[in-house]
Amino acid sequence: MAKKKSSKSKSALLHLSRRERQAMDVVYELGRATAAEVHERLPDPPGYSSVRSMLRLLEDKGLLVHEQDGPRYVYLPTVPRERARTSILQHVLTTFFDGSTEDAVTTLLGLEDSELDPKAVERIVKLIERAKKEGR
Amino acid sequence: MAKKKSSKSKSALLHLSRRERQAMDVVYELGRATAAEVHERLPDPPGYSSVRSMLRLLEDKGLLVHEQDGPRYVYLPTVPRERARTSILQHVLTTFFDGSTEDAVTTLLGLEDSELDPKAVERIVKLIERAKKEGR
DNA sequence: AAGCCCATGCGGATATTTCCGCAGGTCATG
DNA sequence: CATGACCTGCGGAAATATCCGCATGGGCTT
Repeated sequence: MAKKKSSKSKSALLHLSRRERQAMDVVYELGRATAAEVHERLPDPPGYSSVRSMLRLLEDKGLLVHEQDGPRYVYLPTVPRERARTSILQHVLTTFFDGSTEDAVTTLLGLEDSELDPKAVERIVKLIERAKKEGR
Repeated sequence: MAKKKSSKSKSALLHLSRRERQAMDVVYELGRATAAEVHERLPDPPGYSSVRSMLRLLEDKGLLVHEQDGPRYVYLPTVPRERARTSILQHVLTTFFDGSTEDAVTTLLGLEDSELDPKAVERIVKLIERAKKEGR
């Protein structure tokens, strides 16, 4: 039965099933979430019980932990959001953009609700200039 | 037992099971792929038969189509890569970056194998300047 | 302090996914 | 034109994921 690989540690998010992924998405979006909150935002939501079961399961798998907040549980991701970010972007980059950062940025800037205030633009430009100098 | 929702039309990629997603990733990365190619690149790969079954299944679900290339099938995504790109980035943006394009771009630029030659940098800067003027 | 409301844990039925082997076809080659 | 190499389609077994109901317990209100 030695099937369990420690490859879980890598980017476990990519090994998740549909529902699990959806649940994790909610938790990541909110930062921290109760069963009720997850239930509310789950697409085509199952029963409340089901959601709680899944959260407990995700905790078993080591992707979530819970804190006791008064009478209820609040779940948090074990993998910090920032790490999840890079991991996922990395994956999207190679899978859908052939590793072309330029294309990815372009697409990103073209998105509907892409909000960019002038100050942000400044910062990004600076960032790029710097990347440029560093010979990236 | 009327469980089937027509919500498939939305962003079907997000509704896929683990294996299906992995398979789609391969096809998207290659642009077009045979069963053998998918099989080669599938993580922790199952038997060859299994892969073929899955591809046929994905075709049933309408995510792939095949062309006959000599003696074998070549599978292609029905949803154009470009559309899949925006759809996924959109999702990642709201889920992991609170919709902050700036943060997303920043992370993108910080990735390891982020390749940016000078010309690309120029184009991106221009792109951003333009976005700036358009009042984004 | 009794009752109500809401939360948790658990066990297991159902549905879906995942996997594979077998039974043909097709094509190039000797 | 027989043979081997490779490919497809199909049916169904085994593994997982999904879902839910029921039993239970704590805190808050009245």
